Amino acid sequence: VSLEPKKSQFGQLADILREAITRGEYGPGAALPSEPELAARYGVSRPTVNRAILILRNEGLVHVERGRGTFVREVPPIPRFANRRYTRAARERGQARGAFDTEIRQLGFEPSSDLVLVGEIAPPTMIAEALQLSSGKSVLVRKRHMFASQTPVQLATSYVPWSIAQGTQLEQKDTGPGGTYSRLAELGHAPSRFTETLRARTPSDEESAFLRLTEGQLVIEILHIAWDAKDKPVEVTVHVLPTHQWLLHYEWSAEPS
Amino acid sequence: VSLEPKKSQFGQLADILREAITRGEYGPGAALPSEPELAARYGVSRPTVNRAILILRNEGLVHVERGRGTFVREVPPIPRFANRRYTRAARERGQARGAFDTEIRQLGFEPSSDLVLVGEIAPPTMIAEALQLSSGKSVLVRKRHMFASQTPVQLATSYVPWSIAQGTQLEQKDTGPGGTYSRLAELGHAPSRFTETLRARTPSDEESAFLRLTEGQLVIEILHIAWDAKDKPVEVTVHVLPTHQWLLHYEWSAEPS
DNA sequence: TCTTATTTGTTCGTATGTATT
DNA sequence: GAATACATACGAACAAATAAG
Repeated sequence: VSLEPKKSQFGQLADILREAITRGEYGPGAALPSEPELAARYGVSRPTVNRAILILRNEGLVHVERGRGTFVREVPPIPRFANRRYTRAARERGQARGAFDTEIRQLGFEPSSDLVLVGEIAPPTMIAEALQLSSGKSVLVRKRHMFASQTPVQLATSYVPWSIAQGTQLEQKDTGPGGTYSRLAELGHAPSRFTETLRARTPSDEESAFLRLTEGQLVIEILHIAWDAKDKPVEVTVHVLPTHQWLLHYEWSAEPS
Repeated sequence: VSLEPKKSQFGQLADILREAITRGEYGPGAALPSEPELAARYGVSRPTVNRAILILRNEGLVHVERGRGTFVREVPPIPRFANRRYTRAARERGQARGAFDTEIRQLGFEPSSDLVLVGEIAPPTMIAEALQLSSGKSVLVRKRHMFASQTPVQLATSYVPWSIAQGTQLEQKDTGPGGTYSRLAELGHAPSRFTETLRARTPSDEESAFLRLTEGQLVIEILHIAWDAKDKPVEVTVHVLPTHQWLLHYEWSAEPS
């Protein structure tokens, strides 16, 4: 087997492996041949193979475990329907956590999440701005790690002004039926409008470790803001997703009511 | 100058350069020191420098021109307000092309676009499905290359069922005042609802070349569908964006009308 | 136009380190 | 402890694009 001279060898090898994976020659969870094996098979050096695989890692197509091997990604892109997640109907069905759960379960994976932080903190600048808080005001923070059958797929951190959240069930580990938005509704701050701003950025070291990203891989950050009837921001959630792991869906009508 | 042993050298060097860029030591358009220069300065080999810069390229922070040097990105992330782009108000202001133009101009850059293809074709599978066309039906395609002051920032391809577009101004280079949606409205297919599905994927060679992407960099693909009052899809546009180059904004109300 | 220096792109061979089995 | 697998790094070399003369 030999490679053409037009394109770089690592690029061609990446193309070959990508094609083999999408064709199903290496199915979800399967191990690729080892780097020395691939080097021999295609007549290139090990560093060249390594670089080809680096490309597939950046694309999220494989993940590598040192000392074990290179494995094809198991979890396909997860559809996320922004509009369906926050309807009153969904809340009343007790689907606070339901949106994520449903999305994961539909793919045949087992959803789970860890609440890794709950408490009062001074908000980061970006959050203070989003919540239109004057300096010195604190917020309630709730940070969650989310998985699809072992695989980390999302990091979500919610913020509510402390002036609203103080002394309510929002401070508890379990926010109760219907979740945060139901509690906000009871407190007279029912969300009436949502905005989301998406951008790609470099992950922090913490995010990179949790989501198992390669150096140079980007994450999608969704800044989700819930506005109440008086058009005040009452809750902000930052979702951090591996770029390749999601399908995001939005919907709106031509004439805003 | 020396590097710590904890993290990889290329990772540390990438961090150093990223910090220098965000700090403004190298402003937009400025050249970084050459690779041999950086290698000498930080006591590492040239391949190591090259790999550090590869990370910054994947992040979209710099672009490299062989034989010339490495330059800091000039165009910052461009805000794109999905909901504002397609209102009747915007159309009637004659802002068919206005949304993109406004977004670019607000950043202080000069928008431009090339219409590179107009005509009747057999639709790709994805498009045929989105338009709910039975096989054998053709579509009108309009493909555009879009720039912010020389820098390619987007590739947009629109599709309208040939049964609707045939013999109308949609076949012309200039679709006239208000653009495609105004013509569709005149034909009794005024869009009443829009959906967008976003995913990250590997670019084709053509996209990669036009958007000047590095091997391993991903693009955002937006599948935009316009639905008429009878909830039939009447137009589909595929937007292909460099992942790092855009800020995407969506908005909706809690209670769908 | 041709030549030469500069700059990045790519690749190899080799070596060492670290994690897993 | 030994074998296997991936991670990183260096030095060297040549290719290709660009710029300057």
